Amino acid sequence: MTLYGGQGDPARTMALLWRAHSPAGPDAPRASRAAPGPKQGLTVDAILDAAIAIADADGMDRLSMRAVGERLGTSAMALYTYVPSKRELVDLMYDHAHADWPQRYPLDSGPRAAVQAWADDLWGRYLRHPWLLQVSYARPVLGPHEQTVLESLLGVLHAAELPPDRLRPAVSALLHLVRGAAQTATEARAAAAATGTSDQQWWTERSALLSGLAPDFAQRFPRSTALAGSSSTADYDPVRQGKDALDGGLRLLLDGLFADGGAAA
Amino acid sequence: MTLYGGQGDPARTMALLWRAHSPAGPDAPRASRAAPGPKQGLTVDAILDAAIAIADADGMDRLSMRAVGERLGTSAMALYTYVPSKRELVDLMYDHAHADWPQRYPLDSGPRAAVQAWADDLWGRYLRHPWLLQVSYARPVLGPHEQTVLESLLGVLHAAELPPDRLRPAVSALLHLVRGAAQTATEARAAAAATGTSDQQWWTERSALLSGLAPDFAQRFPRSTALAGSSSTADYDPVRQGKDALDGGLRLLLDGLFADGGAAA
DNA sequence: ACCATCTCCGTATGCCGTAAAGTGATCCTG
DNA sequence: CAGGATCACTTTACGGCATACGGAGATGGT
Repeated sequence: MTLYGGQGDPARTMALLWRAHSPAGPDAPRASRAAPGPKQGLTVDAILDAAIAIADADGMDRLSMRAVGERLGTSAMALYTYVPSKRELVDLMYDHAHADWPQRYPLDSGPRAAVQAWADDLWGRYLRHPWLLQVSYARPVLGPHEQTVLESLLGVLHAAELPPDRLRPAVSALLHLVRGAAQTATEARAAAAATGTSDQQWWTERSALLSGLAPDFAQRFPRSTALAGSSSTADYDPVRQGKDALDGGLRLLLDGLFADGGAAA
Repeated sequence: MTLYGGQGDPARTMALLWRAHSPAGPDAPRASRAAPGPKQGLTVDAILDAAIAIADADGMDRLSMRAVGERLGTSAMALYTYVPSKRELVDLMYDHAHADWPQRYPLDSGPRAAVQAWADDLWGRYLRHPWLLQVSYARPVLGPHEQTVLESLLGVLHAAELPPDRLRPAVSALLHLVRGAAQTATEARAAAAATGTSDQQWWTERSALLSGLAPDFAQRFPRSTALAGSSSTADYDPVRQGKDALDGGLRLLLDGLFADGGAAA
């Protein structure tokens, strides 16, 4: 199930998002006191790194406050001084994982190539951090790094001089295409790793069961049968398959985007 | 976080999927015995209906075996006679929610209109059953109803005489577009309902915070700022916005799909 | 030296999925 | 019709989760 972001105290989260990596002053005029009590032994960044390492390695299901605390040599409750709740932690992780995103994409080879490069980068990031796809996309986190992802795409599309009414649909379609393809690929990969059966094994086993239970499958679903049969047996690697699907879809979409006329129905 | 399907005993799940609603004989030649012990008081269908009602009303997070049992007047453990585990239950729910899908779409108004109708149907279904989007799409459930969704789309695309190398990317792009748009819309809707603040309120509050924390936002992210400013204040309804994004993306994709040449980069 | 204030931790509560074992109804066999 | 096998269902329990709460001890300002 998807984790919905942006639930906790928005001011706190936003402050963490925008201050964490900025070279701004220590704390704004919060209080003139100089803070008694013991020094903090951790940093938000250390917590984020630990949490991301866990999510990368073991998946979002295994990401628990206990696990993060354990990895840092303390308890789960110790984290709550730094982060208001697990939800906020995930929001921060999300933005943190989009750090070091390029500010702009070179347009020397034309807008198509630039969009493709942007999509490749995003695809790569999702493959490296599959848990990103389990963070809800509605009500975006609105952190600086995530914003850069959008801004860099908009820079490319702006340079391509898109008609303004195509800008919004293009952005959301591109995002959905990349996210969807990456989601399918990473989930298939994860399933293969978790169950120990490759995608190919899984499919053959499934088809065997199917032909037993629904012998009329080929008659009821002729097109699906044809489509399944047309796949070369070699490319059962879900990642490769996903990338192919993404590139193919991107091609179609870009054809439509940069077609001069924009044929009406 | 997303629920991964297809984990339990595949044979059992597939049997449940394909036999449940078929008029086939009672049980195949399992045993000539006539089964001692008490009669079963429930049916898989009743369980599915109850589970779907819960997921529709309260979301996937609130779907628990205890909740389903309670709704049916029994305990959580009583369900395990009918369904091997919660995972299988979700798989069955998924297929069940795609029942009554049209076998084919009329092509009288051309393939574009047919694809649009298919997408509209899927969009509507996702809005009615938002939890569908939280069931993993890799390693699909392979139930009869889900299969019909694919088959009906393939029927349309086949009639449109697509070049075969465009078929696969088109299918996956269409699916990802609809799923992505619906996911954004339903999540925004759910967030609004859960927090009590409308999308509009949320955005204005967020922007206020942002301009406080990052006064240079407009300089750092000029294109994003322009894009945000270009939205008419009226259409802050996330569902409407999502549908617009879907229709716009669909238009671009279909332009690319049915463009004769298929411009290369 | 005092004490307000802060970090950190131990414990507890109420969820979850489901394993295990018990309870009683139902049918087939004598 | 008695006895036992077999099944649906219940009770209880376990380990794991996020996090509320309150205590312990360190720290710095006065």
